Amino acid sequence: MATTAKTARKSVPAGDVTEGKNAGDGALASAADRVSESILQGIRSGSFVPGQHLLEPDLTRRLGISRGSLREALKHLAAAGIVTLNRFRGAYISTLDRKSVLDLLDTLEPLARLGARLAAENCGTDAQRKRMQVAAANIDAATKERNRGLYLDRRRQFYDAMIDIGGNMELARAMPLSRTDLFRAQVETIQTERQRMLHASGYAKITKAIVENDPVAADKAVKKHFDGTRKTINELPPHAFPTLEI
Amino acid sequence: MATTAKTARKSVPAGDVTEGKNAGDGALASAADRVSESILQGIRSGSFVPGQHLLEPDLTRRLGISRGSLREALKHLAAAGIVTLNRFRGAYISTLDRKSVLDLLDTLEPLARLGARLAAENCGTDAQRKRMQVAAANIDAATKERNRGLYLDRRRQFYDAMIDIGGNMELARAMPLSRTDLFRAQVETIQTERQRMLHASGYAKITKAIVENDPVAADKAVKKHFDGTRKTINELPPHAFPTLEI
DNA sequence: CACACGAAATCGTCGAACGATATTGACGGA
DNA sequence: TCCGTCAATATCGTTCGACGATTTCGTGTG
Repeated sequence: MATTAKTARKSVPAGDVTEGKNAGDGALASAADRVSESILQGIRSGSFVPGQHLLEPDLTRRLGISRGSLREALKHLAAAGIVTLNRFRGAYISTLDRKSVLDLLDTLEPLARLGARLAAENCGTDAQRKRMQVAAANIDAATKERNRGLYLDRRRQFYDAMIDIGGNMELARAMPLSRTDLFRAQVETIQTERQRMLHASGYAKITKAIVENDPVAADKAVKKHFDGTRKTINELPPHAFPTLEI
Repeated sequence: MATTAKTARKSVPAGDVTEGKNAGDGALASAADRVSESILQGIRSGSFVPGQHLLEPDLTRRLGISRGSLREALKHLAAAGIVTLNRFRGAYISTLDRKSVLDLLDTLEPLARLGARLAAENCGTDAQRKRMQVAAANIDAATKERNRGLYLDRRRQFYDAMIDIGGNMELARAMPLSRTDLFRAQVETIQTERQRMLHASGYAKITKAIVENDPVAADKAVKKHFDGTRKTINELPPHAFPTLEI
């Protein structure tokens, strides 16, 4: 229906469709959406670091969009907790202290467990099983490559696959995955190799339970995964969590 | 000046930091936030019904804000699933079918249980206990009054109190409470008196467990509350869930 | 060296404009 | 009469320029 996209002039109002867009009503990508995704991608890849000041004139120039669209995107990201807006002082990439990270884990865990249970119940076709296994293998490969941006992308794809297969779209909307990307970006550079590997192995266990249609095991695997993450967070040195002055 | 009140463009840019966005209504928030809250309030009170078409020119006139701010708010509400944006066709108040409602309940339940557990663990002062009891009593009163708008407002205040006391602010961000308001608005007019009363009594049980610092009982009370809600949803006639054409 | 003052930078909001698309209604032909 | 085609209208998505408000910072003065 909305797949016309015959006109491809320059600077047209968002004439392209986004198929794999996460969390949404399957709408088209507006300029603001593209900006949001660009900033999120920048956080995952490391070109934006927590605490960084985002200047409107700079971003509008680099992204080639108007200030209105940029502000729309920043507003959206602020609502998601990715950036912090300070009145008349600008937008900053949010920083998470240890308590916020642990709170975030507490919040994300029950949702992830629900998602894993649903995926385990609904993983019926070979295509679905394949998708989960590929997603898990991709995470593993990115971990071994020590490519943080790639790892965060694929971790996101893993959750997307799980939620897709589970079939509960409300879950996709509620899961604070972008905010999790933020804290992953903060800690990924600091945790030890062993912690990194241990964490990555968790996805394989979750995947195994899902493709075997074992919701109880999937739930348990996610729980263990989060317990391990909490342990890692508690073991991190204080300097992993910048004190947010201001 | 007989044309419009354009001279009133005093551009009142709030006066405080906007990090606490659920700081109530008030004119302290940004223009877009005020519009969002106004639309949400309209949904709760019934002046906006699911499926209703939102015209930009009409809203800008009625709310006295610019089109840019309105669009910002609509974008925000669309991200939260409250309104649906159709390219070149406008914004509509979202409608939820039965599956979406059940999915939403599945998603909300573990978060609400977490919130109740945390509140039960952290409810230490008399002020906190008082706040929970007042919130529960207010819900009860609104239910007995058969005032839907008031009920939805106070239900929201109940959850806010619970989350506040629990002390996990990530939870506040993740809980799809506004979307729940949407389905409550859809359902509240149709369910039977018995269902309504039964539902309201659940808040009292949750409150009791919280003030008695019994996390296990609080978790259990929320679970029962949601089980009852699911039962109600499944008993509703099909016409409670509009087929979303367009 | 401390403090006041003004310029620069930045943000929040508004209004107008242009292009693009969906909807609608009129018109003509089979 | 019915149906397809085409133009007019309504509405949306985006951009640009402008103004007021506020913070920040450099500079001059005591």
